[in-house]
Amino acid sequence: MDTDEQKILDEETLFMVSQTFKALSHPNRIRILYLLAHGEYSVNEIAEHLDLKQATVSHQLVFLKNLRLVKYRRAGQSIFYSQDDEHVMHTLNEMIEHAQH
Amino acid sequence: MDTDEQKILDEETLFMVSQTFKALSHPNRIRILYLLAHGEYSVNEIAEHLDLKQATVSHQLVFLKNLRLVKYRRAGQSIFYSQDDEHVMHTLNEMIEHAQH
DNA sequence: TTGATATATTAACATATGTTAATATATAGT
DNA sequence: ACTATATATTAACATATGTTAATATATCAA
Repeated sequence: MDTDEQKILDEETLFMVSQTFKALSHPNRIRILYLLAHGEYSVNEIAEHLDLKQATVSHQLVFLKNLRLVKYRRAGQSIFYSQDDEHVMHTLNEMIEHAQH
Repeated sequence: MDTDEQKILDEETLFMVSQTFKALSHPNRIRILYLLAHGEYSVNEIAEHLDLKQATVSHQLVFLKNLRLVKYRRAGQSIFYSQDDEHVMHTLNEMIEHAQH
């Protein structure tokens, strides 16, 4: 959209946008991200807080990691995850607000 | 989030938010919405513009209609669709911008 | 090095999703 | 009423997605 009004989206943009929204399109991923919005949590802590299996959380974190929506750091045996995309977190929070009104 | 900070989302909110993002999570729905952001189009026009089958467009429009993201009006044999959720369209446009930078 | 704990990976499975052809329904013109 | 055109619906199918148990890998403590 630099010079003239574009109505056709290129494949790359389309893919990135759809993937990002896909990350936000499942209750468990939303819950994980919403939790991480409030701080850093290990995989087990996430699983406990949200009452999910360890493997389920781990799989969803792979998804979120690939899109760079979360980052992590190892501390001993644990790995602590936290959010890593301000814009997407903002988008999520806005949609939550919107849904609640 | 009225009185104190909530970290747990209720099921209803979770469902509405995830469904809304799901609407935005597939390339063809994104293309349909992005087209409708620029005006009113009949089902056949949408199919032609985006090179999709009539049935494909019709099915995706059901999805978008159920979430009230689009509205429609009949004019003779044709039915013209247009956007019906400013907030969601704004969210989509912002994510497109974000993806392109 | 062995045992305990945390996380990731693999494979299997059930369910959800997206597309399509075929058909039904609705509207308009004659 | 008949024909043509536009849209919706149905059923079938292929593919994608999400969860789980089992297992592998990594780290730590003794």
